[in-house]
Amino acid sequence: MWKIPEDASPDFRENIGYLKISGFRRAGSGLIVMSVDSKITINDVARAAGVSKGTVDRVLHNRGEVSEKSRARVLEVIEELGFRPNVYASMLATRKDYRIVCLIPEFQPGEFWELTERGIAAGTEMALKYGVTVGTVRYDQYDMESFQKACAGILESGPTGVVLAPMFRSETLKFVKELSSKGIHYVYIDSKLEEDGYLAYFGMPMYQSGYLCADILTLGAPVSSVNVIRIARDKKGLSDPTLTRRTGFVDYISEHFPDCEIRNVFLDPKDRDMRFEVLDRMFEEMPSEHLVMFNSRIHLVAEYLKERNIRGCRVIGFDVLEKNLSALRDGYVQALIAQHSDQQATAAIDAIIETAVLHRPLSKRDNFTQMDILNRYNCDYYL
Amino acid sequence: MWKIPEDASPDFRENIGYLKISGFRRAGSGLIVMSVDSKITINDVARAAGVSKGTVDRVLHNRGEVSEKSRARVLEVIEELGFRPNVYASMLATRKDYRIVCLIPEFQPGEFWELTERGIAAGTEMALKYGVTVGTVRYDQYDMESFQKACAGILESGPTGVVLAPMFRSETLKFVKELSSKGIHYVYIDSKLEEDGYLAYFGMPMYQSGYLCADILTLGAPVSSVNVIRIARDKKGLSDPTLTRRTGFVDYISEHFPDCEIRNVFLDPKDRDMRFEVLDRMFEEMPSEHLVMFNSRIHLVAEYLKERNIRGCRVIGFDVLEKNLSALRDGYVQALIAQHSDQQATAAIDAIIETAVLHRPLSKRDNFTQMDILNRYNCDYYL
DNA sequence: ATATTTCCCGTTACCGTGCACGGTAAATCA
DNA sequence: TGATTTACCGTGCACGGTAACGGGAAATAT
Repeated sequence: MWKIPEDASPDFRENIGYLKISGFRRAGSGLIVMSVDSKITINDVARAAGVSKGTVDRVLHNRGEVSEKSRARVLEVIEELGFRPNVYASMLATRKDYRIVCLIPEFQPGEFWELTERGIAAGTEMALKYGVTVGTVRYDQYDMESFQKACAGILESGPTGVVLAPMFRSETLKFVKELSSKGIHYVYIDSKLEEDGYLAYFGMPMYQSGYLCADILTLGAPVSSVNVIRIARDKKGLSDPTLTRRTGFVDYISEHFPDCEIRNVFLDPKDRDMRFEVLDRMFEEMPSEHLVMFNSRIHLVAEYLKERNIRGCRVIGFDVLEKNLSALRDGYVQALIAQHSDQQATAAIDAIIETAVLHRPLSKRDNFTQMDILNRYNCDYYL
Repeated sequence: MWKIPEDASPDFRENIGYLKISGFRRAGSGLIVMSVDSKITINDVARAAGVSKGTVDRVLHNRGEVSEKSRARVLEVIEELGFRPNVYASMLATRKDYRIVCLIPEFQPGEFWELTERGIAAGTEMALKYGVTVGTVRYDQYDMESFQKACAGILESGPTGVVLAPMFRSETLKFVKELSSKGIHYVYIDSKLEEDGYLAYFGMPMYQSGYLCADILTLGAPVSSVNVIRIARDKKGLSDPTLTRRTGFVDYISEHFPDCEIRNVFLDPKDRDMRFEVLDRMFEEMPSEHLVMFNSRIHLVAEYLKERNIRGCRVIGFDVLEKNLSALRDGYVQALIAQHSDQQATAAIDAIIETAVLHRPLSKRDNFTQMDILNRYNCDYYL
């Protein structure tokens, strides 16, 4: 414990010398000085309450077997002395093992989920400090069976908590219901389902992101047409997380520029030649200087523009992929709207730790992360 | 420690049953499963190395009094078993008291430093988990003597580390030199001085923020004139942290629009009538539709515009103050460029803890935080 | 009346490290 | 050769909580 230095000046002594209580105190001239940490232990509480530390511990953890009188007295003393349990000692003594598992889709390097995984890595590091291990389970987002298998495996291992991004709607609902019944906390990231058992949610406000996107695309000035580039979806059962975003976008346009024409163009992410053909046709039959995509694949458009050497379009996309950043730097994309998927994942892990390990109340359940606007001048400082 | 459930399926057993080493392992079908945390202790190491835990401890902390042979063997075993010291036990056992002090200017509610203080609060919370106490010392940023007094007090209390935002250049240099000589780590936030003793720096890239600002102000299209609103400074000795930002701004303009005229207008932050008079004259004598301020006080301009009911100007400012946000929502300011001053402060505290308490190497010394672009559509989700 | 249960509570053995302390063998000195 | 220093190293307690264990007193059952 810190003591007042022997050679402390009288002024210094006067300022902080007599402090006993943990915390800080405002001294003269706006100075705030640090006080001595009082380090109240469970033994101090026990002594002051006239009981043993075993009893104090029982009160602390509501383990019962304490008379109402003792309980009240202990609580009173705790409040009075400002006792805060030492997290280290607690973690050391408790032999529990906490495990958190993150359930996200498989991905190729450079794809959207890579950033999420970075956040998971950071969260893992952080969790380690609390003696909590974190693991990741991946599934093929185009193969429901792999998802089911992953879920089954998680349920079997019985973790402390689960972080997940819902892809298969009904399957996820089934999964989280089982989690709930087992008392396992789960946190949504990226998007969430409309049920009520989740511990927390961290994601972008989707509707507003579409609204914002429209503003950035049009720069707030009237435009006559906008081409919305979309991904052709063959599979059913997949929820489309960008739907709400599209709604926000369309709402902005129709509110601000009712005469603006919105066209949809569908691309195949796997067939480059087809994409080029479709975009060629688009520029011929319904050209527009305003292009937008609501998922993370705007780089597909940029690739085309670069190849065809088309400049002068205003192109807006979402999410920070390396390819998108390149397109931004090259000037084929004017702006990206980004979310910190990494921070979302980290925050999700943290939320589970706070709740299940540290038993602290969560301040918010639905956490909408900020929407970052990136252009060529600030994108290099992102992250 | 976690054990394999009795009723685990054969599949599950096969996947993770035999794992001994802490970490994770990739199984078939892209699944990554969690392994058992092996919990190697210092005693395990000691036993395997054929020494006592005292010796292992001496090796771990380079406390000497260990033969080279034993040392090598212990190191070898540590590597082999993948021993990681238990932070909890360590923190519990060590009686050291760590204290971090943050040195920032006094401020009124709603001013720039409020956000920094929020970050300090978050850092304090985090530090508490490590048994580290954090205090704040404030000074009057217009009174050098108060700064000197604050510095003296800090030096006297001999903290583990110091977080500071340099305001008085030469005084700060003197201060950090003393800190260095005492072996006290210090971290710059917001801006830094051109010396080399600091542990880390967290701040915005000032030049680039000016550059970015110019792009947002002009929307990349030619403008004929820009009015730069500045604060009249009477005091000497104060470093002007926005100087570099202004340089970036001017560079952008002269690179992109050499014909654009840049005018400077000086306001008195304390005299509202005078401000209105100056701005009235400005709009009369050298009107421009492009207004910009490089400090956090764009709300002073917005106040005027609102009062005079002037719309149609493009107004860009910096930093997220409540008043600035209001101006943004009201439409008198089109965009704010923001930095997460709070995260900077938190990161600074974290850097000191990582270094001085946990003895972990810092990944980066100069950390440029991202520049956030805020407009009326995304500002409500900031933070 | 004794036997048994219930309710409360104190005792105690850890958890994994840090570090002071004391001890032993080899090296140096007298 | 014996005494002392030096270089190494092991032992044991402390750190603040946790939770199993066991025991005493009161309440209830037999």
